[in-house]
Amino acid sequence: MDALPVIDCCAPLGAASLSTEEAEAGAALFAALSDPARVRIVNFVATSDEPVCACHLIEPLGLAQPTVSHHLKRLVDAGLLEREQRGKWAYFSLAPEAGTRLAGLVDLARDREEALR
Amino acid sequence: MDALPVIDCCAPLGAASLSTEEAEAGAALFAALSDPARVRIVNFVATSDEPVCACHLIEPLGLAQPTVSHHLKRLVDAGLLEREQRGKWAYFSLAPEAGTRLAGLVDLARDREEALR
DNA sequence: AGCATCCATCGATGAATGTCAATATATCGA
DNA sequence: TCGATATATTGACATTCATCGATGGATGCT
Repeated sequence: MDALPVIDCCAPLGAASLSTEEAEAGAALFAALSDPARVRIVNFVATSDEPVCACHLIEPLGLAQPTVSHHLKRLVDAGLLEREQRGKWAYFSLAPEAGTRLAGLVDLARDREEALR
Repeated sequence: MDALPVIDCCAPLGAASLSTEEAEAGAALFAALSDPARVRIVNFVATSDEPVCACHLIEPLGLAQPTVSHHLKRLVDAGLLEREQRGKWAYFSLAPEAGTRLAGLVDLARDREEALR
């Protein structure tokens, strides 16, 4: 299948690379935040002292109730938010490891920047 | 359109919230990393001491050349990668502010975690 | 000039996704 | 038990997107 026989444009890259699983896991986490509505939801929850009721997200987001529910489910599935049922209402809070996991991903890129400094 | 007249399930959220533009900008940055191929590209570039030739990304990613070119364009458009033409070849490196911008977004969520500690 | 190589762009296609109306499920109060 | 409210689920639709083959533009070598 036409494997490149000769490499003549630059030195080989270092061997350090993410596994397929790591890349997919990272991409999934980023994908959970790839929508403005979900970014705002996480911001709401992150800046609130207490868990946030879903009913308080509909109006500020300007989206229909099923759409908000859909976004909340995606964030919970991604492990960024935790859901807690209080009677009729659903409350959401930041998952304990949310910030740590995101920071870990971002640090991959930041290491180089520090080395250049 | 049936505005909720009474709020009776929990206290109002704090006023601190992202603007629409900030949320969209953040989501766009996360969307640029919402694909495993792009995560691996950034990892390649971030772990390399020198700019990376596009020709060295095709084989490890296992994708066709136009597909790799497409992902590289998305990363450049997002401001995460910088493109440099060297004769026939295109070299890519991490944009100077890439790590800082990502860290800034993630810090929004991390602040709360530190406060709880 | 002619040719090979590297890369971007175009066009097409299938999959994923955001959105909402309608409906279902669950809880609470009367 | 009945009705009202909060949320999730379903179904449909339009849009975005990842992917690749084919093609074009640019560079370098002979």
